[in-house]
Amino acid sequence: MGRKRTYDRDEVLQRAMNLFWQKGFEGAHLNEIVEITGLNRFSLYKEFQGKEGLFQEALELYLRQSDDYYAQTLGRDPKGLGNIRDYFEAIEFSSNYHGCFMVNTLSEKNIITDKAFAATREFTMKTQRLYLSNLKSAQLAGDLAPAKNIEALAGALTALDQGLAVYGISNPDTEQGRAMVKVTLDGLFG
Amino acid sequence: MGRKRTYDRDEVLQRAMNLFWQKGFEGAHLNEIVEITGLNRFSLYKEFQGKEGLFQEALELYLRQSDDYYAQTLGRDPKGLGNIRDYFEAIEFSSNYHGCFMVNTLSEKNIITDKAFAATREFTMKTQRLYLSNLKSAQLAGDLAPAKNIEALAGALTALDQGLAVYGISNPDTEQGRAMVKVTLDGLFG
DNA sequence: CATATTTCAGAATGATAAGTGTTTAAATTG
DNA sequence: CAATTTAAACACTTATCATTCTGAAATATG
Repeated sequence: MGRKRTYDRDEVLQRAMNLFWQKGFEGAHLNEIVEITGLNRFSLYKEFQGKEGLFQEALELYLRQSDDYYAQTLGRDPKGLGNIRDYFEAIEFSSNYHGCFMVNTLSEKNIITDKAFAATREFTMKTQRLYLSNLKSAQLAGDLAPAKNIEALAGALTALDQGLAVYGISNPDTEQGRAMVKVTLDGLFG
Repeated sequence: MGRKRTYDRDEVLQRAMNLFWQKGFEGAHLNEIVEITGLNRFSLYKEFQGKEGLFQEALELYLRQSDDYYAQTLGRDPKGLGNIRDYFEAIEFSSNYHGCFMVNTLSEKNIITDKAFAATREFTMKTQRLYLSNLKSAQLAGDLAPAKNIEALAGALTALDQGLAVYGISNPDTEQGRAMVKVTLDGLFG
């Protein structure tokens, strides 16, 4: 009963996510959100309880999608260095690249809610564990020296990933990025 | 002639810089800027032509100070790997660490002026050249294999630096950071 | 078809933002 | 000390923000 909704919740979240990604939490104004999502204000508050709620769900959507993306390479069996190489070699920048939504959100640490910040922390730790499990397998398989500190390596890979996301904003040169990845991974794994 | 100003321009910029650093351009509101700098609105507009002008100068101050800081280690003679190790080993995080102002500004790419964005680009390139000159000397001195792609290495070091700045926000563990730095530099230089 | 229910569209609201003006205070100079 | 200049203090304006409300439109149900 009642009038049918004309919006698709997932579509709205996807569009909101892209806007927050580009503009940040403070920078994305409700007027623009309404315009881009096509969602009217009434429904926005009914569905997401306001801007903060919408941001939280948009961030969570981004993290879910990133999760899937990471799993495509780093989650493959058999685990090992090949997965890590595949992940980093797939990174591409475009001229309008504006970073990683999660990393951008970290920069707004003092603006966003504790809940949103916690979500970014958890996600970072999760990806770091993914690197670690691949490194562990590599060490068992004899592809990585047993003396290597794989916890530190996993952290270094996480920092590399986040560093590339930032570096790419001011220098979106995919070829340069590839060369940086190659020299780093060769070093870390050699 | 005329009344003496009660504010110190440098002090005002320093305080404004810290606020923009914590809150970003959008997140730092003029009320708070006025409160924290002690500068009244009238003088703020007379001196800096508004929020954007103040942000630009605050960013430039940060970049100048960072320049000096980088030069303390990476600018020392003789140039070489030791300088690079010294720079990265000095990195420390604290519990209220909120990243690098320049990196945070990159996340606001679509919010800030072109001029501010250009300043971050130039600064990143400048530090990258600093790494490069140290790597070049190391290669000449025989401390680094001649086959190493030092342009890529310099990029990798820049990404490591920026990556640590982001990583440290969600995980401000200095010991973990040190281990990450060690494993990365050992790899890159070995 | 009538009624209840839900959504839509956008105006209204209240808070707060950035930016401006006006008055008062302090300092310089002749 | 009078005239002039500069800055401080803060009220004011205008714009824009997030949020709420209202009435019309659409749909389900009896």
